Amino acid sequence: MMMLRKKRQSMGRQKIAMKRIENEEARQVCFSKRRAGLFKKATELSILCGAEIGIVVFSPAGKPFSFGHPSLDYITKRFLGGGGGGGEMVVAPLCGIFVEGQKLLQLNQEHAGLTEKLEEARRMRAELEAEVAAQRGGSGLPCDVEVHEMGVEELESFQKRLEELRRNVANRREELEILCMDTKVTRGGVPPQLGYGGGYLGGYNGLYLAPAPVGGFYGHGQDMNMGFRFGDRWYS
Amino acid sequence: MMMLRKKRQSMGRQKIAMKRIENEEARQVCFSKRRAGLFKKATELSILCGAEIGIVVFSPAGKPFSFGHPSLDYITKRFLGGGGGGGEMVVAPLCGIFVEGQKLLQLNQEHAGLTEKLEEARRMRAELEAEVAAQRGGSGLPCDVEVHEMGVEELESFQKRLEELRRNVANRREELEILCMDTKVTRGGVPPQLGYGGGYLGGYNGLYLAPAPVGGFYGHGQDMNMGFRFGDRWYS
DNA sequence: CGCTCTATTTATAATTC
DNA sequence: TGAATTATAAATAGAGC
Repeated sequence: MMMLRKKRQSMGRQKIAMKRIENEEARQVCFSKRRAGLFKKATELSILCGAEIGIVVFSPAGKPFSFGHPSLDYITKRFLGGGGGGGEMVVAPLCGIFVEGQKLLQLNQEHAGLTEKLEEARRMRAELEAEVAAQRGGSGLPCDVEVHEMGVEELESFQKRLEELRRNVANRREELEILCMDTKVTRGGVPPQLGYGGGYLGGYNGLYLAPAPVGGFYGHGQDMNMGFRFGDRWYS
Repeated sequence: MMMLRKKRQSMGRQKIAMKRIENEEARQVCFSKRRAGLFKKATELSILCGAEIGIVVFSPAGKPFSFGHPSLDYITKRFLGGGGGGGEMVVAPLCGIFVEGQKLLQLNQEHAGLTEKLEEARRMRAELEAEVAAQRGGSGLPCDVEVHEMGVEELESFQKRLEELRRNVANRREELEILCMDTKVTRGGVPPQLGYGGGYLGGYNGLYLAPAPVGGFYGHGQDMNMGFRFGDRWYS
C-alpha cells in the first residue's frame, strides 16, 4: 500500500527576486524576519570570530533598530578613534552617536542589568513551578530511593506520619461510604495552582520580541547609492 | 565494473559550536566569509524592504569594515535626528542633546517598567519557593486536608502507595539493624539521577546572550555588554 | 503582529587546488 | 590568502493560528 502522504502543507520556501517587495504587508513581514536574521548573523560573527560590530537599521516604516557588540557606543568610539590596525581616523559620521552614548552609557548598563535579572527571576520561577507541579503530580510521596537513604531517626518519624495518614485514609473511606456516593460531589478538578501539567518548558527566548514599528513614511532612499568600504576601498 | 564515484570529496558543511573559534587561521577565514555574508544580507534587506542600514565591523585583527545604504553618513544623521526624516542636523552638540533627551525619556520609562516586572517576578518566586518549602518540610506527604478531599479512586491508589512505603520503611529498618551501625556508611548524598527533583527545564537558549568571547584581543571588552536596541528597547 | 510548520533556497564548513 | 567544490546546516517564503 502506498503511504498516503499528507497533502502538502506549504509550498516551502520560494525563490524571490532581488527587488523591492511591492506588497506592503509582505515587505514588513520580510523586514522583521530578515532584521532578526541579520542581527543573529552579527551575533554569531562577533562570537565566533571575536569581531566587534555595530549596526543601525531603519525599517521601511522608519523605525530605528540597532545592534552593538560590545556596544554601539564602543564601536562608535573605536571607529572614531581610528581603531587599532587601520590606523587612520575615520571622520565624524558617528560622532553624534558617540556623544549621545557617552551620556547614556550608565542608564543603558543599568537597564541591561535589570533585564538580565528579570530573565533570571523568570527562569527561576519556571523551575520552581515545575518542581511544584512534579511534587504534586507524584502524589507527594517520597520515592523508594529516598526512603532507602533515610537514617533511623528519620525513619521513625516518617513511620509515625505514615500511621497518621493511614488513619486519615481509613476515616475518609468510612466517610465516603456513609455518604453513599449518591452525589458526585467535591473535587472540581486540578487545583488551580497546578496550571500546566508538565510545567512550562518555554523554548523560545523572546529576545527579539518587539513593539510593532508603526510610523509614518518618509519618501526617499530606494535609489540612492549603496556601497560598502572594504578595507581601504569603497564598493558599490 | 562501475567506477564507484561515491567517495566523498568532502564531508560537507559541519555544524559548529557557537563559541569563539580558537584556531586563529580558521577564525580569520570564517570572519571573511561571514562578513561577506553579513553585508550581503544587509544589501538584500535594504533592497527587498527599502530599509536603510549602516554597519561597522572590526575584524579579529582589528581592521575596520563598513557598509552603508544609502551611506553610513546618511544613516548616522538619520539616527541622530531621531527619525526626523530630514536628516539635516548639522550641529552635533545640539543634536546630541536633543537625541539624548528623547532617549532618556524612553529609557526611563523602560526602566520603570522593568523594575516593576522584576519585582513581580520576585514576588512570584518567593511564593513558589515558600510552597515548595512547605511541601518539603512536611516530609512530602499530603496533609490531612488533602486526604480529606480525595475521592474513592484516589484514596485507593494512595492506600496502595502507603502500603508500599510501609514495606520500604520496614525493609530499611531491617537493613539498618543488620548493618549494626558500626559503620557510618551509605548516605553519601543524593544519587546523581535524582538531582533536583524538578530536573532541568532549560527554557533558555542563550543565542543572543552568548557569553562574550572573552576577547583578550583588544584588551578591553570582557566586561562590556553586548546588546541591541530593538524598537524602543535595549536587549542584551 | 508574533509564532509555528514545512519545503526550499541559501549560507558555509571542510577540503582541494 | 583566494577561488572552486561539495554536502550539510541554517535561514526563510508562504500559509495558518
